[in-house]
Amino acid sequence: MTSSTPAGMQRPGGRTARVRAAVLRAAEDALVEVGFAGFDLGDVARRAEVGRTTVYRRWGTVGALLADVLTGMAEQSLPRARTGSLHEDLRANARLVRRTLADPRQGALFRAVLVAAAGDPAAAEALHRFYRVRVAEWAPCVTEAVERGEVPAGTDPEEVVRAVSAPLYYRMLTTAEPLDEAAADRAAAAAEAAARAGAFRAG
Amino acid sequence: MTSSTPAGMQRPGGRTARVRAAVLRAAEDALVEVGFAGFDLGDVARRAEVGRTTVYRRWGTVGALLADVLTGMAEQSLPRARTGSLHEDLRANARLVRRTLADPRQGALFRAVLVAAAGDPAAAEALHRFYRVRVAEWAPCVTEAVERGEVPAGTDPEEVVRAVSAPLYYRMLTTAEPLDEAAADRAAAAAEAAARAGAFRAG
DNA sequence: TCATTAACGGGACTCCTGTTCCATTAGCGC
DNA sequence: GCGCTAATGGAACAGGAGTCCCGTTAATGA
Repeated sequence: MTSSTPAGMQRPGGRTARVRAAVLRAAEDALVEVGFAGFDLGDVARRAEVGRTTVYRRWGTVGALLADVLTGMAEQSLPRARTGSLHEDLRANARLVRRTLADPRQGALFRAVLVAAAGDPAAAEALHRFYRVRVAEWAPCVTEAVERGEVPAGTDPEEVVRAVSAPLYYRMLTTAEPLDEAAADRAAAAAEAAARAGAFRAG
Repeated sequence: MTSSTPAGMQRPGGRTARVRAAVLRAAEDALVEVGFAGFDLGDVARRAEVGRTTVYRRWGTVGALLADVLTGMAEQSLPRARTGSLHEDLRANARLVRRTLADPRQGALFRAVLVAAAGDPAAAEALHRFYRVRVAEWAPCVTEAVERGEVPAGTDPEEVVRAVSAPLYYRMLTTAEPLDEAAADRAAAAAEAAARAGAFRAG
């Protein structure tokens, strides 16, 4: 499941690992350059200087390959903020999400995987796992805010974290407006206000 | 631009209109049944009992055809709620959005167009126009709430409306959890709380 | 009603994606 | 090292998506 140890391989060392790494890197490059629409496994094989047959045999579908790319991205998860204030923590989270989506490379990857997940169960599963991990990583910011009394008891921490990201994704998908830092700060402020008002209490 | 009067056609009557309607209906059916991944213009032509050549000549790309389908959907826009209370209005909006996304037919269409918009400029433009119209339709709910004093002056009405939809779309895309009515009500309540706290004042 | 021609439809053709077969290369255990 | 065989890579093959050409149909206006 990790980048260096392909699952299901009986000889995961040397050449196999090299091929795998080259293909995953080539897949990222291809996504950024041609986007999801023009994404082609044959093209990826060419970029990776690997046989087409190998790519089709190991991954088979676009969705499976993107799921693997996403799994690799999940491993380099950035640690959450620990500023001691809910306001600062949520803003840090919003800005991190914004920076990721606005980054030409990472943004293209996320959009591509979102698209792939709509049609491929493997990609969808990888995507859902990715967000479960990311949300769980930041949830303690809210838990600690509850303990500090900043937010009502019973507040669902993960729901608050999701509320920070949601407006940014919605804006990216449904409008042509750029994702600037002001939008990130607004998203964080709105989630914080709703949390303080008790809108995310379970029940 | 309307369904019955194709733009750019010099003979929009009779046969042309019939062909157009059949193709758009077939496109919706195909999307619901095979999804965006398996969407093929030849298949649409077969379903519509129309020549492949016609479909390729009139629309050319998947994105262009989906943009046309979406334009048709935008025309049958439902009127906004007018309950006299921000709470009820936002909840009505959230429930409408939820019902639309959870509906097998409309939900599949929306996901497909979101996907198409990621790779096709024409589809993206149609999608953005669609959401501009939808948001503008519901914005008066917030404007009136400002006039009633429910929400601070200077609140951006469209931002509040978007804040209602955002968590629902985010949930649909990034988790496997079903979009139930409780989720809709939570989304409405969170947006309302943030609005009352002044989180959406222009700045 | 009739002439004009916009729009449609069938079929052949091309290119590209994905599969299969088999020879070659190189991990891995001994 | 050496042998075994997992894994790779090239080449030939099949199927399908999109294009082009041209004959047919029917909307439009007089």
